[in-house]
Amino acid sequence: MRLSRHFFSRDVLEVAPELLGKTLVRRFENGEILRLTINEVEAYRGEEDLGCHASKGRTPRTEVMYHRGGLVYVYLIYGMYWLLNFTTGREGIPQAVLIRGSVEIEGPGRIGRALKLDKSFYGEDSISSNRLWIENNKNLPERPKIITSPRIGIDYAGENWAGKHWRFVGIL
DNA sequence: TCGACGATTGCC
DNA sequence: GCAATCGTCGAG
Repeated sequence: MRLSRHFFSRDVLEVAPELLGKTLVRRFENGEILRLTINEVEAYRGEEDLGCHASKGRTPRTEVMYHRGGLVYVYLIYGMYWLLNFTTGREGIPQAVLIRGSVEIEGPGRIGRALKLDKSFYGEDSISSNRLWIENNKNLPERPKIITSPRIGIDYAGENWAGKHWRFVGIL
């Protein structure tokens, strides 16, 4: 069953760990379906979070994070990799969950490459999209064991924010 | 308009 | 250890 708007409309620190074990689904143009079991995510929470892109305020790139939950936020990193996020929370408060890894494919850049993401996915509504969404996974326990750690690659955000354990890894 | 830099990856 | 590669954003 596809995750609802309601699911994504909560605080990112609630939503992020609950995405562990869920199934990321990509339907390609030729009809082929790719399913990945999410096992690693990170939370990015508000303008005050110096590790969050929205700490720079509302810009063309961060705009979608200010919208309602359940939307796709993709961006190009190092000119090579499209990283995948889903917005969470309520209109006006910028939040997103970065999909860092899955059981089948590890690494945020590799996920984007496998899903053939590009800028056309920016703002896509995962609640109604026919090419990218997330489903519940009936074959896994509802409450998987979770390990937390600091988020990866945001040392520039300073100790206060880089030190927060907002990376969640599921032992599935 | 220009230049620095990045929520990464893979090869030397 | 470091290059690849380019969109974004702040400075000028």
